[in-house]
Amino acid sequence: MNMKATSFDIAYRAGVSQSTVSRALRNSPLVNEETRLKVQAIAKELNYKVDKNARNLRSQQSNTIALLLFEDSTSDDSQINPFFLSMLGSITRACANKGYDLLVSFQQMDNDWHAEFEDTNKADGIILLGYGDYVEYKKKLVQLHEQGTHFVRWGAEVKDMQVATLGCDNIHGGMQLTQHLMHKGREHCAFIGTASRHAPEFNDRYKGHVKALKKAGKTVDADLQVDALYTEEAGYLATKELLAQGVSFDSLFGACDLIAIGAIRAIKEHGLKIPDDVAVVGFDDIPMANFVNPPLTTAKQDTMLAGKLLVDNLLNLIAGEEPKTMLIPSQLIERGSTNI
Amino acid sequence: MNMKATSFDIAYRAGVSQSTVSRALRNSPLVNEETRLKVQAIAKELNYKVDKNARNLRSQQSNTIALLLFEDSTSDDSQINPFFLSMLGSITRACANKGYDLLVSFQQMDNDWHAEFEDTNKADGIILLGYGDYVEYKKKLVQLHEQGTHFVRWGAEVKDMQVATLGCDNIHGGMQLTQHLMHKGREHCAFIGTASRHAPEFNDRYKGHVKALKKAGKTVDADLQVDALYTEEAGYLATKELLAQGVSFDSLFGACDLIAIGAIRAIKEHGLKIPDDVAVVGFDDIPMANFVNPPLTTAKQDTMLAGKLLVDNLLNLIAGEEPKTMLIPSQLIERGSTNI
DNA sequence: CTGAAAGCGCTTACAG
DNA sequence: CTGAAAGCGCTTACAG
Repeated sequence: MNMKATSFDIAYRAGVSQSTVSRALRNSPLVNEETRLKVQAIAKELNYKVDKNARNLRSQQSNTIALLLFEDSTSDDSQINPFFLSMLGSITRACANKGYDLLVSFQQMDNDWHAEFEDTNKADGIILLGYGDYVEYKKKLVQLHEQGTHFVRWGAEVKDMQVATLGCDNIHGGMQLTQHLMHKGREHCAFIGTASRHAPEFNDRYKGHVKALKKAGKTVDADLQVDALYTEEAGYLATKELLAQGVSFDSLFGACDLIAIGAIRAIKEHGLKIPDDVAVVGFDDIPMANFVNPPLTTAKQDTMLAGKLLVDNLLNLIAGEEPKTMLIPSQLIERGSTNI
Repeated sequence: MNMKATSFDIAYRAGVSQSTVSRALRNSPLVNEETRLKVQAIAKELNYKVDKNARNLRSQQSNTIALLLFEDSTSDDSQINPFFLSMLGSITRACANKGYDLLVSFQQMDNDWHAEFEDTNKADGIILLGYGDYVEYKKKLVQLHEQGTHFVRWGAEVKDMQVATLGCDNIHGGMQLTQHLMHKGREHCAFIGTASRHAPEFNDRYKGHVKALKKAGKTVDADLQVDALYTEEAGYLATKELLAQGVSFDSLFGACDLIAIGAIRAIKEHGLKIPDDVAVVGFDDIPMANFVNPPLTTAKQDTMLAGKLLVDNLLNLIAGEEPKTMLIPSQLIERGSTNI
């Protein structure tokens, strides 16, 4: 390998100034067509590539977005919720479409966030993704906000704060699922998922669930709600506990697919049939949902759209627009876990 | 927001030169302890962050690794093989542990790769991950190699080329799975997976399969091998075709879990029982494997280890060591799809 | 242990 | 349309 070519090398060969090279390569209208073509030809020949560090340093922007994917340290260390993985895929694509690079970083919720990408001029803005302790989380949001960092987040709305948030319409989605269960003639629906501060999304889904019950004139039975974090194991254990208590129910709402999948395992182990004895629904529509037995009825979140909107929103924010908050509707996907 | 602080601001307040600030912040032994502490305190107070563009431009390295995740355009546009997603997770973690940032980029195999991260000084090296057309792929490898790019790849070995490759011991894994099936008394094993140029990994697994058969003194029946790409749908269709042809088999080896899961669907639809009529094995141990019905026996690839080794290898390569090629053993995970 | 100075490779007013 | 020059914010020989 010989040395990397610089714009000066090109300038020398083209017999023009380095400034002109810079302009020609950026397709500036200020430069003569002929000159431009000559310069570009030489650049290609020398396999010249702009040094991004130099460009970014000079122009004070990076054309890069950072994605912070955070998790509770409660989750085991190798598995990321497939839903977020799917979001990651769509965000990567959306960035590529806009000509932005994506810096990905996993963070433990309880650590100091390594969120200096923007401070550090490595990124123009940040996308936040993940579940985790809400109180801890909010502290960090406030901090980011005070530093003037450009960021958008995925999730439930944060109260008392003006942050650009994109999320699924969890309340409506929860309502829809519970109505679906009632429509199938189910009377007693268990809800597995934390109402704690760890996943506000789950809480919204629960609200939707309650709303549907009330709307139908049913009473809400507190015994039927059991806390659980966002893992298959948590769903399994919570459901097992519920079954052990002898509470009776003919349907179960897992606050996310992973929980629902764990619930299915517990229900089957207990000797009950799905959907005959217990109909089950989840939330997210992760790839697995279609492959469990029986396939899981769920509320699909449109990750492709979500990724695109997150990126669009962030770029708008960077461009100086007001932070926008939006809800994306979920879509009911009926499968075997609720269809006799 | 007031202006971002620079090292000059700190120098001014600390009453030292900017050079000393730079040294102090990098914990250079050249600087007096007292001075260092003072400088660091002021830096913290001003919420100072090193400008990475300036640092990288000056020091000519980026402390960033780029991950190129490529796919055939044949696969549908939203789904990435969960196995690669899992690799992505472990690579991110491994990078973080080494203090490197990770730039992620999805690429269509047939496009010109946007692999200029290193040329462009945005990354010190590149990790390649994915399935795809081998011929196309090799062309690009040669190109990267000629450009002197530092990269390591995940996959089967590439012939006639000295590239740092890390992969699963697919031949041994394939052998192990087939031996497991024979051990369970299965006589006629179908193999679903392309022997074409699209996934050399699959070909190695097939080789292992054949090796096991030969070792046991069995004949290899060409009718029992059907090509399929690496999707659930492809596995489903290939198995359906095999069943339609009336070829008889009592076991089936899917070249990856996704294929095996598709095969399970086809077999069930055909009215056969798993594992009673047909025992099924896959490869990878993606999260789904444990949730299909029945749970899938498979060869687990250790993605945590793989991610760590890929990153370690790349950093060694960047540091000037020789490219190393290694195989990671897979581990047989027995589940219901082969256990009566 | 510290400082003055050069320079990484660009972009972009400024002047023509 | 083009060029000379300044400067983005650092790191690091060099000299003391």
